[in-house]
Formats: sequence, structure tokens, C-alpha cells
Amino acid sequence: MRTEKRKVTDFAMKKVPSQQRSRASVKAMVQACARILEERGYAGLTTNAVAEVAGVSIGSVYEYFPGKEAIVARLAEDMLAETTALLHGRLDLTDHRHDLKVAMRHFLGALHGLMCKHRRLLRVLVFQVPYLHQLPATRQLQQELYRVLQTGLQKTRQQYRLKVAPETLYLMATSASGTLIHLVLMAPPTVDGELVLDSLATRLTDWLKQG
Amino acid sequence: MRTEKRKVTDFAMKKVPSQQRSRASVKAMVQACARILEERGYAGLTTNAVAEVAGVSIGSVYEYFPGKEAIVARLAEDMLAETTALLHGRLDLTDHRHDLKVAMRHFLGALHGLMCKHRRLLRVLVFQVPYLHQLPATRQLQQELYRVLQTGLQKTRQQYRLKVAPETLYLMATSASGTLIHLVLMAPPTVDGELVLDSLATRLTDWLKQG
Amino acid sequence: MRTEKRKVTDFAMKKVPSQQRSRASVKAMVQACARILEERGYAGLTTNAVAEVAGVSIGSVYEYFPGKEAIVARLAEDMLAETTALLHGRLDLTDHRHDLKVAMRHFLGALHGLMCKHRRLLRVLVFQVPYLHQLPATRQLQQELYRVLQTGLQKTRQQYRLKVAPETLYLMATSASGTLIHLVLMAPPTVDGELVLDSLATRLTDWLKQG
Amino acid sequence: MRTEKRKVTDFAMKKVPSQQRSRASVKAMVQACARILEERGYAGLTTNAVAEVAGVSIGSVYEYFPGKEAIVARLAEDMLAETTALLHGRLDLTDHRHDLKVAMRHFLGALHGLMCKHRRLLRVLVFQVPYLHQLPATRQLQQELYRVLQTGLQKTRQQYRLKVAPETLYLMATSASGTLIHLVLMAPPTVDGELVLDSLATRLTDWLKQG
DNA sequence: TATGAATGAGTATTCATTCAT
DNA sequence: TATGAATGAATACTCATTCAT
Repeated sequence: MRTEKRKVTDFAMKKVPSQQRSRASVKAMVQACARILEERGYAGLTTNAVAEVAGVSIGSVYEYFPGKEAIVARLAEDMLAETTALLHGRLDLTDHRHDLKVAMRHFLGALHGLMCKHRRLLRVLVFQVPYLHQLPATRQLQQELYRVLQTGLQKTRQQYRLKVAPETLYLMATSASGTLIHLVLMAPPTVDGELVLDSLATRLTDWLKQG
Repeated sequence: MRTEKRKVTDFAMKKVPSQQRSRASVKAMVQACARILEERGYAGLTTNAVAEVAGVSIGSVYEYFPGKEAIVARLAEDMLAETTALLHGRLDLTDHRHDLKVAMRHFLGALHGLMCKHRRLLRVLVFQVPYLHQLPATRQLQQELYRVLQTGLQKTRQQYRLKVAPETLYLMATSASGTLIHLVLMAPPTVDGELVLDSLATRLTDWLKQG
Repeated sequence: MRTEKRKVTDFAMKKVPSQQRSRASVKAMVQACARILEERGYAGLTTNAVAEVAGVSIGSVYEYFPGKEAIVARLAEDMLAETTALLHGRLDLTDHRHDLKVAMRHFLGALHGLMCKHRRLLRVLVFQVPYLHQLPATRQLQQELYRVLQTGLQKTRQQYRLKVAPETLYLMATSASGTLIHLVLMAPPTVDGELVLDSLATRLTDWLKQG
Repeated sequence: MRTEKRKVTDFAMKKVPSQQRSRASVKAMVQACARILEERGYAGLTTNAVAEVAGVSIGSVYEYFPGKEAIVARLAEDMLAETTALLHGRLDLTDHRHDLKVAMRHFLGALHGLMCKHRRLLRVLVFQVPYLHQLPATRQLQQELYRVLQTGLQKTRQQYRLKVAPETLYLMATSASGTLIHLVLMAPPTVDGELVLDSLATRLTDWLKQG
């Protein structure tokens, strides 16, 4: 029997590990996936490589994941969780500050730090994974960012009696994230990140006050 | 990208060999397929085995065939051609004889001989190949057999002023082919094939005269 | 210690289930085997699939069976038992009737009905299971059929004072079973099964009276 | 003689086509490359596919390119040329206008139009080609953009007596290109591109006047 | 006994690349 | 120069079977 191929990327895990042993295995696989992406790029990510680096058999990989795409999806989810946790923490900072610009700077700095920490991995995810934007985690991250920005600014806005048009908010979000991506992944080493962040925070704040 | 599997058995060749070299390669692959089926059964038929036995690279196999099913299909076509050639020759015999029973006996004998020649291969094709009845060659063979029988008997019928109901013809065909298959593939060695063929010819002839 | 390359298939159960629960499990496995064969063909029959469909663990499957071949063998035995029971019942019919043709028709009808009931399963068993003819149940079934035919006809023969040569009996048996197989598994839907059975019964009876 | 495990990608053509026919072949290959990237993604780009779609032999492909990376590089160069030509044209517009904001809007609109025209191809290049940022054309494009922006604004600046810090220029460039990429490749269909461009032009102009 | 996590040999298939014609 | 047949290393994925719990 021949088999026809059709693109039906499946990002869900086949089975959720319940026992302790299997949970450790799955964790090792996801970590192996991250390491391989960093060191060899997406072209170097093979299921066999994941198995080898994780120290499990290839059979075990397919026990839990339908293919490497699902491992990447799981990795993205872990990164999303880390980011979300951080953002929520930084949001509190926003609340307690009276200076909008300082709060903004903190927010950007936190994001920037996290992105730098995973720079190599991020570069591969952004520039090489063909289905990154179909990943549930990616969609959630975008929503999350938007929500955090909106909620955070809402309070500030009330404080400052600011009104922000949705258009402006969208522009701010893309402008900020675009600049951060650019800064982290593409800027030449001569560029001083801290200065760019300062400048970005200033611009965004001004923008906001005028929007 | 994951790929979904759907049963879409493809029996057609990917490419028809045009150059002499490639035609020799394809022939070697089909012969290898036959040998492997005989010696290891259908479970032993792998594309890698075909390549190895044929003395070509695995890449060459996939150059011409989409999968092993297509190689089997091609083998079946070659066997069909051999059978058809034989039947047509034997049909002439039918024409020149005046004794219906003798003609029938010759016809059955010829088929039986051919089947015995490929006994091992036939056994595997009939009892192990899951898609044998979907093969174009199988359908053609059935039609061919039916046609040969019909045409051959038509002349005899005119000679003898016999009338044969379609129901009877179907029964004769299945009865004959069933018995032959049984005789060639399943009969214990104690059974005397020649006697069975004699008896079958007699029965069929009587049947015909009464039908 | 001989290690054969060619696996020597083992059709026997490892352990006979004694407790009620074990027997239920084994029954579930065999039924799962039947369902899978019907729905996915022999290529789809894996020990893991059997375990899943049967709702038991893969470990339990190997507790009772040395491999999937033994499960198929067990399934064949169950089918043999069903067939034997039916045939014996139908044989009684033969005894009480005075018309040989009617009795023969009943016999064929009963067999045909049973085969139709398991048509899909039968098709897979006959055309895909490589070791069907090595199965104890298959051999027994053949013997049983032969025996039933012989015994049944013996009485009839005495009644009618008929004498049947062994050659004829063999031909009748293969002719009948071949036609039935053809009718159930390969006939186009345009063929009227009842008519074919009528015709077959007539022929066989005539045959018998002449044999 | 060092043999690197990690293949050192070669982006240069093996041979520059001199004859007319060769030039047509190479053009066909590059166009085929573009079509395949659009329709099948980078994973679908194989040298064999390029040859087939271009209607040339696989041997010819390797006659001119050392591998598919070089074909992509050549494609990128063609796109660079198209972009450069357009930008230079739009730059003239900037010169002749008195309203900075309108000029900026035209500039952004022109870029946006070009990007939309190649949206599918651009998406694959940006998000799937692992070596996009190593491509000579990519580096040149960045320089070109920066240069155009700098030159264009220099004149405007003189006109308006504006002074722009390098930091601000960098921020403007990344902010603009990031927003455009986001708009063209990632924005949900609900986003009104024209409005975003208006807003972006306004912000950049204000930014400039304050910088 | 029963479970199911883990194993890894084995199979199908692709695709960059060479080279005889 | 151009062709395209041939190669084979590399990759995805399955499934029979074992064994610690």
C-alpha cells in the first residue's frame, strides 16, 4: 500500500507522560531539541538526533511525539511559560511606579534580557522554523503580549488620563517587538543595546502621551 | 511538516525506461522481485532487497517505481503477457480439433503447465499479496480468460449447435480455475494431476453439452 | 542451540487461561484480532493494536500468545468450531431428505451463508495471511469438509445405491469449495448467488449420479 | 586539506553564462526557484525540482550553481536590484516635495507595495531560509536602505535644518522595517495597512523633527 | 499476574551530487 | 555543453519484544 503525503502538521503530543520516568524522558527530549536547534540549526534537527542527545531510544521519541514538529511546539510552549511568568512579574513593577517612562524601560529591559538569554535558540526559531507562526504557543504569546500591554497601560492611562487608539497600540506593539527582535538577533555588535532601549522607551512613552 | 497517510496504492511506474541501460535495470528489478517473492514470501519483499538482488541502488528502484506494489504490478503484467500468449496459441488448437473433449484437455493442460512452472511465485501472489485483485493485470487476466473461453466455445458451439447460458459459463470458468488453483497450489502430492485434468475435461465437456 | 534466520512460527498458546478473567481477556484479544483483520487487513495487525483494541496491556498479550500468528491461529480455530457445528447440523438435514439435489442445495446454502457472514474476515485470511495453510485449523477444516461430504454421501449413496470414485469426490470437493470461495470473495455484484448455488447443486448431483 | 563537517555554503555561481541560451537557462532556474519557494516552501526546494520546473536537466543546474543555496542567493540579488531601482526612484520624490510627512508616506508606500507584490516569496525567505542573513544581497539591502534613508533625510534635514542622532536613525530604520515586515507578513487581515502606514509616517516624521 | 515504558533493528523514501554518454 | 541515469548516505517512522515496577 502506497501512502499519499499531505501537509497536516500535528503539534499535539501523542501521549501525556504520567509516570515520573516518562516525564523525565520527555523533558530530556525537549531539552535535546533546544540544544540541537542552537548548535546545528533547524536543518540539523532530526528525530534520531533528539533521541541520541536526550539519551533515549528513537522509539521513545515516537512514543510521545508524532514528529519533530511537535517537539518544537512543546519547546515553544515551555518558552512561552517562562516569558509569561516574567511579564506578569514585570507588570507589577509598572503598577507601582509613577514614572511611565521608567516602567516602560523596565518592561522592555526584562523582555530584552530574556530574549538575549535565548538568543541563539530564538534566532533559529524565528528565521528557520517554517511553521513557527502556526504554533499554538506563538499565537498565545502574541495575545499575551498584547494583553499585558493593554492591561498595563490601562492603569497608567487612567492615572495619566491618557487615551490610546487601537491603531496606535498595534503600532506600538509591533514597533517595540520588531525593534527588540532586530536588536537581539540582527544588530551589529557596535550598537549599544541599552541606549536603544532607553531611546525606545522614551519614544514609546511620548507616543503614548500624544496618542 | 507531518504527513498524513492514506491508502492510495499506486501501481503505475513513475517513469518508463527509454534508454537501453535503464530498461535492463528495470528488468533486473522485476526479476529480483519474482525471486524474492518465491524465496522469502511477500513479507520478505522490501525495496532494499529488490535493489540488492537486482544489483542496482535503492535510488534507482525509486527512480522507476513509486513503491514495491508497483514492482509487483509490473511482474503481474509480465506474467499476464506470458499467459495471454500461451492461451492464444492453445486456442488455435481448439479450432482445428473436432473432438471437444480433447481440445478442452489441451487447453487445461496448457494452463496447468504454465501454473506449475510458476507454482511458488503463484502461491505467494495468490495467498499473500493483499492487493492482487486490484491489480490491473489481474482484472485483465480474468477478462482474457473469459473471452478466450467464450470465443473458443462459440466456434465449438456452432459446430455442435450447443447453447450455453451465461450462468453456466461463469460456473464453468470458476469451477475450472478454482480446481486448477487447488490442484497446483493446495493438492497433496498423492493426487494425480493428469487424472484430475482428464476428469475435469470430461465433466466440463459433458456440462457444456447439457448446458 | 540453533538460531534460524527464518523464524519458525509458533501457533500454540503459551498458556491456557484458567481463571475467568484470563479467559475473558483472551477472548477479547481474539475478537480484537478479528476486528483488526477486517478493518485494516493483515498488514494492520500488530500486537500493540490487538492489545489496544482488546483493552488489555501489551504485556498481557505476550502472557498468553507467543506472537500475532498464534492469535490468528486461535481465531481460525474458533471459526473452525463454528463451521463444524453448522456442517454437522446441516448433515442431519441431508439424512432426512429424500431428494439428493435438495439436500445438496441446503448443504451449499448453509456453507455459503456462513462464509458471507464472515466475508471480510475470510477475504483477509484467504488472500493475505501467509501461513493460513500451515494452520492446524485449516488442515482440520479440510479434513472435516471431506469427511462430512464422504459420510453424508455415503448414506445417500446407500440410499441411491450410488458409487463415487475417490477422484470424483476430490473433484467435487475442490470444485464446490472453489466455486463458493469465488462466489463469496470474488464474484461481481451482478452475479446472482442463489442461481449459482442452484446450478452448482444440480451439477454436483448429476455428477454424483454419473460418477 | 580541511574537510569541515559543517558544510561551508557557497553562494557564488560556478560559471557566468555568456551565451544567450545559457543566460535564458539560468534565468529559468532562478524563476523556478522563486516559484517553488512560493508554492512549496524552502523544504520543497530541491535541485531536482528546480531543474524540472525550469525545464532543464539537473546536470545543467550544477553546471552553473554549486548548490541550491547559490540559486537562492542569485534570486535574492535579483530582488535586491528591483528594490534598489524602486527606492532610488522614490527618493527623487522626496527631493521634490516640501512636505516631509508626505514624502515619508510615499517612501513607505512604495516599499510596502513592493513587499506585498512578493509577499509569499518574502515570507519564505524571511522565515525559512537559514542563511538569509549571510547572503551578500541581504547585507547590501540593509546598507542600501540605510544609505537611502540617510541621503534622503540629509537633504530634507538641510531643508528643515534638522539634526538626527545616529541612534535615532537606527531606531527609525529598524522600527520602520520591522513594522513593514510585521504588516506585510504577520498582520491579521483586520488591520488596515494604509492607516498603519499613515500613522507610521506621522510618527517617524515627528520623531525626526524632535530627534 | 498485569502493566506499559522503553528498546532498536528494520523498512520506506528522499535528494544532493556525479559521470558516462 | 547538455543530458539524465545512477548513486547511497541520511532521515522518518514502525512494531515485535522485553522487563522493571
